[in-house]
Amino acid sequence: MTETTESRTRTERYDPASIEPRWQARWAELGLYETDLSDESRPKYYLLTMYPYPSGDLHIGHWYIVTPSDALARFRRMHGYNVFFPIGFDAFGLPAENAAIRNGGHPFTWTMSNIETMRRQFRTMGATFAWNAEVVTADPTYYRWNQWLFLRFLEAGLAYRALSTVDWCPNDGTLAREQVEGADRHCWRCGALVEKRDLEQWFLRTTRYADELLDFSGIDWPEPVKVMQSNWIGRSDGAEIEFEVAPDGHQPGGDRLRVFTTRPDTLFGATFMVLAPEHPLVARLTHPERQAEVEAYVEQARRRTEIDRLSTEREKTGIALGSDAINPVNGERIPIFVADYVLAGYGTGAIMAVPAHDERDFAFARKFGLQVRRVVAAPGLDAQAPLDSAYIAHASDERLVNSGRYDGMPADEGGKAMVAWLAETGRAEPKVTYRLRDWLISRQRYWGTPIPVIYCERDGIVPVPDDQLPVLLPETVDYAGSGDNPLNHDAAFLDVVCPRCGLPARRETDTMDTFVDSSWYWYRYLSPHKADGPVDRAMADRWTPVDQYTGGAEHAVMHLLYSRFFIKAMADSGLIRDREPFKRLFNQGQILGADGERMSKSRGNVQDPDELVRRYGADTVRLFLMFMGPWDQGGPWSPTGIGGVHRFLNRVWTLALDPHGREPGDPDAGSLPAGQSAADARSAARSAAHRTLRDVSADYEAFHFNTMIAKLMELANTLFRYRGTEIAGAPEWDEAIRLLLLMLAPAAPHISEELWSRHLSAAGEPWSSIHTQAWPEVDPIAVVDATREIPVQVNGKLRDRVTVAADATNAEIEAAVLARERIASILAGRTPDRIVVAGGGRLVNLVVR
RNA sequence: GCCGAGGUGGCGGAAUCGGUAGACGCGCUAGCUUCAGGAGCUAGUGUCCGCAAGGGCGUAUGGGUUCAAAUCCCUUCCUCGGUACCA
Repeated sequence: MTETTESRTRTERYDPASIEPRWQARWAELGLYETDLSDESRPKYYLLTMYPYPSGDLHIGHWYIVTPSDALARFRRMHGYNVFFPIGFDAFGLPAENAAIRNGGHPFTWTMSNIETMRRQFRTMGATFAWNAEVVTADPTYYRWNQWLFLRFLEAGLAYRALSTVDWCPNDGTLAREQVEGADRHCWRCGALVEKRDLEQWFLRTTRYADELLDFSGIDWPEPVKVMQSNWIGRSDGAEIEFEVAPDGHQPGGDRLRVFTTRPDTLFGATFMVLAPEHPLVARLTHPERQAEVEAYVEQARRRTEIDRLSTEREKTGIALGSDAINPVNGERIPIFVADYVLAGYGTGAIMAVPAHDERDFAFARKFGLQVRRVVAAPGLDAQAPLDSAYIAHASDERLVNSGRYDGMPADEGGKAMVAWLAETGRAEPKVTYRLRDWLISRQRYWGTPIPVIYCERDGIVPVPDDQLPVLLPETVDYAGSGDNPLNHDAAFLDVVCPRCGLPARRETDTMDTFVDSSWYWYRYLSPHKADGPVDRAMADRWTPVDQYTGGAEHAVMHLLYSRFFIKAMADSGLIRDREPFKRLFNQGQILGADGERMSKSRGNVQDPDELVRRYGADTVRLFLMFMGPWDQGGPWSPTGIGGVHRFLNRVWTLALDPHGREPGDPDAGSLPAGQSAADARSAARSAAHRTLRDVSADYEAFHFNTMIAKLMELANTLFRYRGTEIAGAPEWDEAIRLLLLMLAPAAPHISEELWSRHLSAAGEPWSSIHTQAWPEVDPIAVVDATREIPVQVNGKLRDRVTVAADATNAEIEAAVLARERIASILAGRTPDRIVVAGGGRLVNLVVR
C-alpha cells in the first residue's frame, strides 16, 4: 500500500491548470448555476453584488469584490436555498467618453471590449453567476426602461426642470468634478479656466421622500451607512423668520429677507445678517459705492468649490452691502453682509448671524469687529462677560439672557414663544429643512440614456410617447476633438416633429446620470428580456427585496440612497410592491494599488489577476483574496503571502490523496504524539474537525472569511500531524477529510470538487458534485471538553494557569487556584483581598492589597 | 472643513457583551530531507534583561474609569472613503 501511494504522489501533483477549466466546463454543462426563478420548492435567496463598471483598468479589485460573494452563493446553496446570483455591467459613463475624446473610437466599442474581458475573467475564477440574466445598461433593451420610468415620474410630478449651476469650459462644455484640475480650476482637456454657468436641467424630487428615507426600520444595514445617510439627508427642525430691510439714503427699505434658523431662541443675539453671494437681493441691497467690490466678491465666490466655502478652517471672507435689516424681536438695525460661507442652496440662502452661539458667525464677527451678544447662559453665569469662543452647548437648564421679556425662560421654550409671537403678524413660521437636495439627473453628455423629452415652440415640454421609445443614441458619434456633447451637433438626432402638433421641434440632448441605471437594475435581472415593461411584477414580488447586497462603502450615500428613493417612487407608481431595495447590506473594502492609491492604468499600479491565476490557479487567488484581511477593510495590494495559501491547498491535496505518506524531515513522522493512544488520536481528529465546522459556519455567516480560512488551515495542520500514523484512513480521519473538503468548497470550488470526486470513487460511491451537497451538521458531542484551562492573574498580571473540570463551580476553581504552589509563592503568605472569578470561570484574578 | 471608518510584531492580520495580546499566514533563523524546485518537513521567532527559571515593557499619542482596557470615556496626531457631474 505504501508503495502505491508513494508512486501516486510522484505522478500526481496539485495542478490547478488542468483541474480548473475541466470543472468549469462541467458546471456549465450541468447548468449548475442557472437559477430556475420559478422553482418554489426551496426558499429563495437573492444575492446581489454591485454590478461593475467596465473600466479599462481590469484588475484584482474586481476579484476581491466578487470572490467572497461567490463563496457566499455556494454556501447558501449548500444550505438548501434557491440562490439567484446575477451579474451585469454598468456600461454608461464618463470614462468611456473620455477615452473616445482622447483616442477616438466609439464609447460603445471601448465598453463592450472591456465587458468581454471581464466576462472571461469572471469565468476563469469559477464565479457562479447566472449569466442568462445578464444586463448591460448601455443596451437599448435596458435604457429604454430608464426612459419609460422617467416618463412615469414626470407624470407623478417627481421629475421637473430647473436652473442649476455647472462647471463650464468654453471649449468642452460641462465638466465633471474630476475633469476640473488644479488649484486654478482649469479644464482637463484644453486647460481653459473653468467658469460657472446656469443651465436648465432635469431633477428628480428626492426631497419628497426625505422623511421616509430617514426611516431604516425593517432593513438590516450597517450602522455607519445609516448614520451617513441620515446626516446627508440632514433634517433640521427650526423656523423661518422674516427680517425687513431698513430704509436709508439709497433705498427705501421694506424688502423682506427670510432666514432659516434652528435656533430661534437666539434671535436677540442676531447682530448681523449674511446673504449667500447668489442671493437674488444682493445686487439690490448693495450701496452704489460698494457695487464694484461686491460684484468682484460674488464672482470670486462662484469660482470656489463648496468644500472650500464650507471650511471652518479657512479665514472668513465677506463684504458689507451697506444696507441694514431690522431685527424683528427688538427693532435693532443690524448690518447685512454677503459671505461665501452661506450657501444659496440650503435653507433660504440667507442667515441671521448669532456670533455668540455659532462658531462660523463668531469667526466672522471677530474678523469684522461686529457685536457679540450672549443670549443663552447656564444659571449663575455672568451674562455680560465677554466670550472668547462661540457658546454652543445646549443643556436643558440654560436660560435666556439679554432677551427682553424672554429673559429667564428656558432656551427651548423661549425660542418657541418668539416664533409664536412673530407668527401672529406673519413674520415667522416653524419650518423643517433638509440638507438633501433634489437629484440632478441631467448630464450634458452623449454616453448615457437620452432623456425622452421634446421641446416644441407651441407645446413646450412634450414627453416622447411610450410607443416611440426607446429614444436611441445615434450609432455614429463625432466628438471632433472636443468634450462638448456631440448630440448638440447631430441634426438627425436633434430635429424631430412635435408628437402633439406635428410642427418641427427639438429633441432634449441631455442624458441621464448613470446612477439612474444603477437604481433599479436588479429588478431587470429578474426578467432581462421582458419587452412590454421594465419589471415582471410576479417575479419581482417573489424575489425582492434583495436578501443580501454587497458593495463598496464609497456608495454609502449616493447610489444606496438613490436606489432607496427610486424603489419608493416605483412603488408609488404602482410598478412594484417593496419600498426598500435591500434587506441586508454589507460594505466591503477596496483594494488599492501597492502605492496605496486607487488602481488605475494612468497611475500604473494595476495588478492583473490573469498572471496570478496562471501561476497559482484560481482557487489560490480566491483564497488569498479572502485570507488577506477582513473583507470590509480592503487596503493596498501586496501578493506577499499568496505562497502560504497555495501551500495550504497543496497540503489539503496531500492529506486527501496520500494519507499514509510520511514526510522525510520530521523525526516524529508516522508516530502518534507522546502519551496519546490511537483512540485518543481518532477522537482528537474528529473533535478538531467538528470544532472547525462550528467556527467556520459562524465565520461564513458573519463574512469573516479571513478567520474562516485560518481555521481551515489549523485543521489541515492538525490532520497533517496525524498523516502516516495508524489513524490515517480510519473512519474518523475520513470524516475529517470530508468535512474539510465540504467547508472549503464555497471558497476553493475547483480543488474541493476534484478531491471530492476522487474520494467518492475511492469509496465506491457514485459521483455527485460537492457543490450540491448539504452543509454538514456539527456533532455536539464531538466538541465537548472534559477539562478546561483557566488563566490566573495576580493584580491583573498573568501568573499561572490551572486546569479544572469543564463543569467546575467558582468555589472549586478558587480552591484549585489557591492550592497552586506557584500562586502560594507569589502571595508569600498574604491573603487575597478579593478573588474575582470572571466571565463564568473564564479567568481568575487575585487582588492583593 | 464636515460626515463615516480605521491606526496592534519586520509585514498582512487575530483577539472588541472589558477577562491569557499577537491565532492563521508571510518573512527571518536553525535543523532535516531531496524527484535540486519559484520544492517539502520539524522547531524557534513582540521587545528588553537573564545561561535558565523568571521578570520588566508593550496595541498611534497623552490622560481617565476599572480587580482587569487593544476593547469604554476624553485629548492630540496620522491614514482611508464620501462630500451631490468618477462609478
